[in-house]
Amino acid sequence: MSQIRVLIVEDEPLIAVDIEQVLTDINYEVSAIAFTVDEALQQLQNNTPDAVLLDINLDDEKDGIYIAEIIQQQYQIPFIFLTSHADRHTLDRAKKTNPSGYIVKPFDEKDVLAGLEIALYNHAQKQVQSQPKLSLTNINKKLRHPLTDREFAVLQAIYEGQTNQQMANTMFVSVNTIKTHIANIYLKLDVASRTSAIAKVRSW
Amino acid sequence: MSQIRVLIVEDEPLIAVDIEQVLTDINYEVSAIAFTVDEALQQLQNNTPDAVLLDINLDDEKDGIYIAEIIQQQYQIPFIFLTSHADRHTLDRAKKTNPSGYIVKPFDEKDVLAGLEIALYNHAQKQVQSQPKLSLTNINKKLRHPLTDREFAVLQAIYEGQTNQQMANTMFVSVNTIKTHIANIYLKLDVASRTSAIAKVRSW
DNA sequence: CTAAAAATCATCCTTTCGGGTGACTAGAGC
DNA sequence: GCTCTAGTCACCCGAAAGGATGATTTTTAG
Repeated sequence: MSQIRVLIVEDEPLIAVDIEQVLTDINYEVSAIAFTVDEALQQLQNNTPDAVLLDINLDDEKDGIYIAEIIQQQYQIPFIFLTSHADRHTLDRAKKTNPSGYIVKPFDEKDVLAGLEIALYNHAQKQVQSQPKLSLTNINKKLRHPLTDREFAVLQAIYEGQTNQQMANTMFVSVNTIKTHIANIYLKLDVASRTSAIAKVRSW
Repeated sequence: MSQIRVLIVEDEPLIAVDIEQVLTDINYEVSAIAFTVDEALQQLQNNTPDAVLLDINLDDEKDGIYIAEIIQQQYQIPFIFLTSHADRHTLDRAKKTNPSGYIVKPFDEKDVLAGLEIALYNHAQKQVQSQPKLSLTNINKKLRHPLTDREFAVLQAIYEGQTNQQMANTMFVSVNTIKTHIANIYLKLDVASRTSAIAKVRSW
């Protein structure tokens, strides 16, 4: 696995270099150091990192939380706030951006390592969970009368929005066959329409 | 809003009391202090808190990560690790439990406050996101011709599996009206059936 | 006030779905 | 061999959904 590329956003050069040292020590790659909001945005766009360490208090009219909002909306990468003070108001603004973590200065190597590792791991978990694919075994766990393989295939097609005729074509069977399968699916799922079948499996 | 109840799991009484002091200072309620794994499990069951602060290194054959696994599996509450050392192996085990955070000792009030606030907020977000509700603004961001309020309500009803007649009843309008709305929705979403409309909004 | 947008309802017609019923075949298991 | 299951297909019928078109009323925005 290649190194994880981290963008550091920090307007104080001494601290930035210090963090960079910490990151390289623990085998991360620093994709760039941004001293200003504009530099940060540019790096995000042209040299997108895997994670971002964000100082909140930048010497700028826009602060790190502004960058966080951009990251949250436009990039799906985890970010961690680094800040020297955690007053209520700032914290309230910060948490609305759903940061992966919040490290209060002074921090040491262990804080950064732990925060980054957990942020990346949780983020990876979220990715795999995000599109909950239909699974025969998962569905059948909930059913008294389990779906057969063929019925499950038909259910998936319904889930994807296909009509009976489309399914018949792609599965090389007659529409009548599809209808039979659907009738059986409805019996087993205890529903009476495609849409309620979809709603039911979605709710599980 | 009532106070947030936090369970502290920490085998060192002095530290535990210290943390308790910190939490009460920042207006949290300490539901209990557990010094052992068994006490922690019992508290979780009989006096379930809103969040847990977990020391990893307990003087026991089972450690805090064991408790974390239980929390992850059986309780849907956020938890934060508190630990004095963050060696790779421990961290690898810890992150598999999807903790909300990881605070390395020595920590002060701000670390705990920030960690808890963010853990609780992210956790709350997760809850509402877990059933990805339809949102008019989110949908309209993707559409050239935005849905109106009424159309959105109809789309939601379709999403929930309702028939046109059911919608007409619950919305106190004629089925014809529902059909008109649906026709417009299909135009705007560029689909031709309920199921493909559902598939489309789900994919976003 | 007035024009535009949104919401309401209708009619006609076609297509798709869903329910009911019956039947044939290929395999798996006994 | 026989039976059970899964998978296949057919026909009929009524209900629901979808397409096209036009019209009226309410609300909203300028």
